[in-house]
Amino acid sequence: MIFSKSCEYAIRAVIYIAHQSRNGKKVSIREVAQGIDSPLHFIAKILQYLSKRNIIQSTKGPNGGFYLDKRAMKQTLEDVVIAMDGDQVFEGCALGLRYCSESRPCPLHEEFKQIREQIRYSLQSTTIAQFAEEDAHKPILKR
Amino acid sequence: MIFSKSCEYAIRAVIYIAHQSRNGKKVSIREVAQGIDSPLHFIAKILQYLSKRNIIQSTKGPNGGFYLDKRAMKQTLEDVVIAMDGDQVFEGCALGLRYCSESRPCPLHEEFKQIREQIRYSLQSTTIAQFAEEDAHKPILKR
DNA sequence: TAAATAAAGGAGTTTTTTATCTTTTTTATG
DNA sequence: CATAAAAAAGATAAAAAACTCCTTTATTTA
Ligand code: FES
Ligand code: FES
Repeated sequence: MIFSKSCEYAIRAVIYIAHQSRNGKKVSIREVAQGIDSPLHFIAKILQYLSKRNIIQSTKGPNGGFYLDKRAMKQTLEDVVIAMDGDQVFEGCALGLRYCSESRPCPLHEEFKQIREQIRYSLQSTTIAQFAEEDAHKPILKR
Repeated sequence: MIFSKSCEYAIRAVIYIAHQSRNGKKVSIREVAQGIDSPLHFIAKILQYLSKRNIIQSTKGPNGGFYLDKRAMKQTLEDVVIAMDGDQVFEGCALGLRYCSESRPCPLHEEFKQIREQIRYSLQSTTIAQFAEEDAHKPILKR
């Protein structure tokens, strides 16, 4: 929940690609799909979209594939999430009211404002590069 | 996000019914739908389901409708959420891995464990009855 | 007991999300 | 320049979620 399936895959894919990217290695759709155990054609669409949104980079042809350039490495997961799911996670009302507002707060407003800020903080506080560095991430993504 | 649409409606409906229920008033599907601004037939199904799960009570026939008995009033929103969306909100991995586990934690595990606990706490800490009491809730549910 | 009221139940439809398949374009290299 | 590798693009398809409509059952009351 919290994130859409596409967004979950996207986060995992970005971390995976970033990890490979540290040594300048580009990865193909096939590798990503295997690496994070996601449907091949589905992740293809997601990567294509992330690439268009400039969250990740890609090159066609032999030796091509997906990678992250220096700038992309400095992004945070918040950027990925916003690209995939928009800002509803951070801005939307927990009870589905049209707007989350201070002036007409729903019964869960105060509590969930904090929760959403904490989600935002969690996603902001670490760069993609940092996730890529961790060695711990390997056994996690591949299952 | 966080909750399904059905769950959002359910929470709003339960609070609405509880509020009316304080003075022993039973409410019809129609009233609930208007009160919380939700699709009539959709909320009908939801109320039917909540009733079967004994989250709310109902009686058929003239002067019938939905209400909350004393026991139901003492429940928390956690009960409503679990009835509607299951425990994925509280238990599921943020990145969609099959299990959220300490032994194979995903890169977001530590942060999101806390977030999910905070969500659980928020939903547990107030009884339905308390939400019903607040006068502030009225302008919130009806839009 | 007939009529009216209100929820329960059953059977759809529509929309959105998730997933698959095929063709086209780009690029490197022999 | 031909071939192969790889992503981009386009077109469906399947599944799930959201939403609707119609019929049945239970209950009250005139
Ligand atoms: S109004 Fe519902 S969370 Fe702010
Ligand atoms: S393993 Fe992902 S949140 Fe625990």
